[in-house]
Order: sequence, then structure tokens, then C-alpha cells
Amino acid sequence: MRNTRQKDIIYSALCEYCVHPTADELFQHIHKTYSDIGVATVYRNLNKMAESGKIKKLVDLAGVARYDSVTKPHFHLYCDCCGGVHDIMEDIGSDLVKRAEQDYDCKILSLEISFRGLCRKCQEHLRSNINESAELVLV
Amino acid sequence: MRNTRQKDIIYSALCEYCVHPTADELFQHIHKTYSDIGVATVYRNLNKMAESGKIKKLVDLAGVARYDSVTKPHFHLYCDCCGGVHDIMEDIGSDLVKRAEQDYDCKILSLEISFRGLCRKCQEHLRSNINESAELVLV
DNA sequence: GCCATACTGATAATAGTTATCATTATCAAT
DNA sequence: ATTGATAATGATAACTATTATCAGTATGGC
Repeated sequence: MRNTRQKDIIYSALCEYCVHPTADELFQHIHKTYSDIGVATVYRNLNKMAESGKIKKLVDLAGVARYDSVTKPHFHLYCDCCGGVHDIMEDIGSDLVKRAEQDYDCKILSLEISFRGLCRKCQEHLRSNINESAELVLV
Repeated sequence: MRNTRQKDIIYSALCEYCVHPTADELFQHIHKTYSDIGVATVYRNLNKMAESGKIKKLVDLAGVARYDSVTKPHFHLYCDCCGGVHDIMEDIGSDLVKRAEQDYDCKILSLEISFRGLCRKCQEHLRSNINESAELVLV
């Protein structure tokens, strides 16, 4: 794998995010500053970096790929309100893997835990809105 | 939601599977017997039943939607070898949810645990093949 | 600096899914 | 049973996310 200007730009752009962007979101963001970098290059590099383990690839509830620069084991909260994907750094994996392997006589290589709900920010907004107006309706 | 012949056929077809099929796999299967049922109807009914809670919708590692007639809480093993999605019925959810809600001050509405690895059958095949031939290479 | 070749950008192609719309089936009220 | 409002259907067009193609370009070991 060669080092290219594009790869560096894509990786640093990804690192700016904490709500793990899709390939296209990242492309749009990069395109503002570096209009010479093509979509295919963004997709290609993200997938290559995910394969090599430099970044993580995950699939959101709509089936769209998202990318994460944090590689140490952790899980994700998909916010119903803002659509963002936030990190949950609980340490639980290993027990779970051992139990499932014993109970089902299978080999587990990795696990991904996806929580669905409301992130801290959205919950706060919701709370304050409810205080201001009782007519608020959740979408 | 009205009752239709199509919905019944689609639901019973889904119930036959234990490796949760994609909408298209289900359509292909149904099409053999009921060639008058269209693809759109299969997609539509699966999504409607998932919304109403009659079945579960999940997204596999490739981002493709899969459907599951088992609605009680459980998790999934995505087999790297056969591509199937198998049920893991461990009881762990509630502790995890409480901990994450406390630690991250968020509201969790559901969680999905996805294991990646080898299912029982594939692991058995692998073991017996290794005994027969030492040249076996994992893909 | 040279050269093999991995990488690039533009674009065509693909896969999975959803939207459109005229037609048909369902079901509550008669 | 018949009616009528309308939800559901099937065919297909459209859309979205992603990958493949390919000629041209940049990288890095020599």
C-alpha cells in the first residue's frame, strides 16, 4: 500500500468526526477543500484502510457503511433523533464471546453491539423542550 | 393493515427459514410456487411487518436487509464461511442497557449484538476437512 | 532520474430498495 | 350479498450506495 496525498487527506478528515460519517458525507466534506479528489478514491481508501485495520467499518441501521477512526474495541449508539452514531466504551466483549462459543459450539471472531436510542445531546434538548412546551410531539 | 393472501404467504415462507433470508431470497423462493406475487409486494410486506413488530428486520455485514420471524430478544451470528445468519439466544441485554444509560446519560430503546465467526456446522466441516487434508486453506 | 506498477478520477455499471400509478382486493356499512 | 372507500398489489421506473473499468498519473525502490 503506497502513501498518497489523498489517503492522508481522507484519514485526517475522518479523524475530525465523532459521529461516524458515511463515505459520501466524508467525500462532500473533503470536496469543499480538495475538489480534485474523486468519490471513488474516497470509497476505495476507506475500504482499504478498514481492511488493513487502520480504521473500522460499520453498517448503520439503514444498511449504509460508516467509518470510525477509533480502532480499540467499543460499541455504537445510533441516535433516532439526530441520526448520529456515537461511541460507547463499555468493556463486556470477552465474557459474552466465551459464553456464546460454549453454548453454541461455534467460533466467534468479533462482535459488534449496536444500541438504538437517544444520545445525550438529543435527550437534553428533549428534556428542555418538554419543560418549555407540553405540546411537543416526538417524530 | 388489511389481511391479504400475499402477506400470509410471505410470513409463512419467512417462518420456514432459520438462516434469516434477504427480501430477494424470500422472493425467489416464493416465486417458484406463487409466480403472481411481485418483488415490491415482498419488500413492502416485510417492512410493514417489521414496523408493526410481527417480524424483525436486521442488516447484515454487507448492508443488506434480512428478516427474522423470531421476535423474542436474541442476537445473531454471521458466519464467514456459509454466509448464514444464526440465532444466539443469550440473556444479557438488560444489564448492558442499564450500564450504558448510566455511563453515557443516554436513553437506549433497543440493542442488537452481531457476532462474526463460524457457525457450528461450518466449524465441524472445517475440523473434519483438516483431518483429511493438511493443505486446507481458509478463505 | 528511471521504471514498474499501484493509485487516481471520471464515469459506467451493479445491487438493493423504494416510488409511482393504474388496477384489484378487502372489509365495514348497508 | 352489494356497495363503496381505500389499502394493497404488480409492473416497472427511479433512486441510492457502492463497485468495476480504464486510460492517465504519482510513488518509491533502484
